[in-house]
This record gives sequence, structure tokens and C-alpha cells, in this order.
Amino acid sequence: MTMTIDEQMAYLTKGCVDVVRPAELRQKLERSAASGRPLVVKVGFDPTAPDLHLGHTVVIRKMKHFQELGHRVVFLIGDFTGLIGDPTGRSKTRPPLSPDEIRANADTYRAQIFRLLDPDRTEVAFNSTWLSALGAEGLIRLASRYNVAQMLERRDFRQRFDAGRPIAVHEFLYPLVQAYDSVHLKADVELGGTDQLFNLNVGRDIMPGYGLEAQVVMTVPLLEGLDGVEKMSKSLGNYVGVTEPPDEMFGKLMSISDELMWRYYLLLTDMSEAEIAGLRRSVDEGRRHPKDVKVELARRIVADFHSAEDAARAADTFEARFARKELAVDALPQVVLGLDEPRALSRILVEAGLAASASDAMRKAQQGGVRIDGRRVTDGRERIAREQLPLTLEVGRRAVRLVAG
RNA sequence: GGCGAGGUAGCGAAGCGGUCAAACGCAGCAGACUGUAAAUCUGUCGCCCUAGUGGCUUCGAAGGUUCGAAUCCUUCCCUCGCCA
Repeated sequence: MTMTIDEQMAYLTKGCVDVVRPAELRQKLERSAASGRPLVVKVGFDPTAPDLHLGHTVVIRKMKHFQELGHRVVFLIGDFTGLIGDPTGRSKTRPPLSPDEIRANADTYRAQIFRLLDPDRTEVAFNSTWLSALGAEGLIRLASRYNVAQMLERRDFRQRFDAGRPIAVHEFLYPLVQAYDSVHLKADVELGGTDQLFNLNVGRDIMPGYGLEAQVVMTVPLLEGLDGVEKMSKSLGNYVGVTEPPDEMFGKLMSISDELMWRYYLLLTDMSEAEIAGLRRSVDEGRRHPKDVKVELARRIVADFHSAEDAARAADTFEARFARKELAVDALPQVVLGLDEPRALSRILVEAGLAASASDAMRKAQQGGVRIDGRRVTDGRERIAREQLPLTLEVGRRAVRLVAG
């Protein structure tokens, strides 16, 4: 990929919230272009939750952009802190992990990130490799490089300090340890979420003391979930997982609002801001239908995590299913019941995973949400006998199962 | 360590002896509308069934008072403010 430095700058900073500092980034890019030496781009990941969704891919995509321009990325797993957990025990999200768990999580990460990243330009590293070797002495030396006033620049430290609430000493150590990772890796650039700005800047601050050029810090925003309001998260159920099947991804993406679509274009595709602006104008001026533009978005994203063919197929299925209201019987998720005696529909709905409980099933039927072979059934007590199988069972707009004997 | 406030359904928040399976808001689910949009409107929103003025289990935990407790009493656990 050949781009001018200006184009590279625009591409790399697209969607970013902070870039500290653009001039330094430009300088690094120019020097790299001249010398042929790729930049080292570092991003830290939590060793715990390796179930990635589109929200995580914002920063991973940014890593990909650097790779496309020939640079090397370090996918850094913060296993050192993971081995310790949160010693105060206040945070349930930081349980100590065993080396085996960490290894398993790392494998899960690999399986997911290489859907986007180029394995040949990616180094998966573990910070315990060098941090464990640091020792008490090294740690104290490291700690001497920063002072309390600097630490209190971090907002949540400042607030807690002012309010007289406790700040454990090790909490000061974590940003430093993370900064030391940058020293060890000789990072040129570190990427992270906006919440990481302070920690990333600590790395910037201490690097010159080690005779290194300060890293450039770039942050990306938190991605809104499908509801367009809350941040995307698994627990809120407003997410799209990177390993979800094409049809499901496609369907979920089609349900977002038109407004949110532009945000997703910006953060979840490789399109430039100029291209996106052009697309938006064509919708605003009525030259293109927003639905078609949303289909294009969904196809792009599905293609990233699966393939272009999968994406095309998902789009076709979607059109058939919802625009033309057809059911592609052979492609439906299937449920097999051992159905000897006739059984109440409400129970079958639960067994097929289409209702949370029999009460829920009764309710859904009563409200007209249940269809058997396209026929609306409002009484959940209706019995289904073996002779009626196989049949299609639909609940609501999205959920369908092919029920077999 | 001292003083005070509080723990109610996924979340927020009413209720303070019976009419409470528990107001209301949000989220969720279903329906209408549509572009499977979004917004809006309607309904629903503990569990079980033979579906009924049906049964069962819920209001931090365990006991107790009472014909009857989310509501009163006792003990315990936890959270949050203020002071030292």
C-alpha cells in the first residue's frame, strides 16, 4: 500500500480521540519511510476476558492500519498483573489467573485477532517475561522515575485523594509497570481506549529517562452498542461477537439506527473519513437509500470476520427472510426433540431455546409472537404431535428454528 | 474506633401490618407501523400447570410476634455517608 505521509496521517488518526502528538507521529512515519525500519506499535490487553466483540475491534483495527503501512504490532498480554490480580480484592474483574489459564486465554485471543490482523506482522508478547525479572530492586528504581504529583494528575486518583478515600500504593505501580513495558519494547506508538490516556502518557514520560524517544500515544473511543446509547458490552447484551455466525452478525448490524450507522462506518471499517462523508451526503440528498447503505456496512463487517462470500450469502438470506418473508428451510438452526407423545407448544418453545420459561412462552403466544410453519398460534397449550414434524417455529421477528423429531 | 443512612424483581426507585407477585421509570420481550430500521404507540414483564376469583417461591440472612409481615421485634451479614 503506497500512501503519501499526509494520507498515512489521515488514515492512522481516523476515529482517534487523542493523538499525542501528531507532529511526532509524522516525524516517526517519515523516518520509517526513509530508513525502511518499521515502527513498533504496542497495545496492551487484559489477560482475563478474551471474548472479543466489535467494541474491542476498534483498537485492533487501528493496529491493522499500522500493519497495512508496513509496521509491526505487539499484541501485549498483561499477564503480570493478571498473575497478581487485584490485591485489595475490591475488584471482582481482576481475579488472579494461573499460568495455564493465561495460556488458554492467549490462544483464544490469537484465534480471534487474526481474523483482522496479519499474523506475520504481529508479535504476541507477555509482560511477565520481563517484569518478573525486574525484581524488587528494579521495581523501586522504576518507581523513582515518577512522582506523586504526576500520579495525581490522573483524575480518579485526584478525586479519591481529595475525598480522603484510600489509594493503595500498588495502584501507583500499575501505570508504571505498563510504562515499563513500553521501555522494554522500545515502542514507537502505543494505542488504547480513551480511559487509558493517563497510563499511556506515563510511558511517554519515562521513556526519555531510559534514553528512548517518547512513544506517540493514540486513543480510540469506546464503541456504542447496538442500542446506540450504552457502550458495547457483553453484559448489556448490545454486542456483536467476532466469532458469531455471518447471518447473526448481519441481522444485528441491520438493526442499528441510521445515526449509529455512521459511527460504525467510522470505527468499524477501513473507509476514510472523506469517503464516509461522501456516502453520508448521498443519503442526506436522497440519492441513496439508508437501508442500502446499511446493508453495505453490514456486508463489510461480516466480510472482515468471515469472508466476502459469507457476507453476500448473509445479505441474500436477510433479504429473503425479511424483505420477502421467506424461510430458507434447509439453512435454519435445527432442534431435535425426542417427541413420543404430543407435547404442549409452550414446552417445545422452551426446549427449542425460543422462550425463557413456559410462562414466557405462553405470554409470547398470547401476544401473537409465535408462528408454526408461518401460521400464528396464540394458545401455548396447543399440542404438537410427532406427525406434524418437521415444522418451522418462529418467535418474534428474528428467532426461527426447524423442529425435528 | 464514634455517629448516622440504607439493603425491595436485570438496574433505578416507591411501599412501611391485610386490597402486594409488590406503584413508577429504564432495560428486556411481544404486537402495530417500517427499511427486521430508529423514533412512536399498545401490551407484557417471578415460576408451575389441567390456565383458574388456580398453585408455589420472592422484598439482604436466620429466627420471632400476629389470624395475616416487604412492612413490627431480635440476632447476624453487607453497603454507603459524616466525624475521629
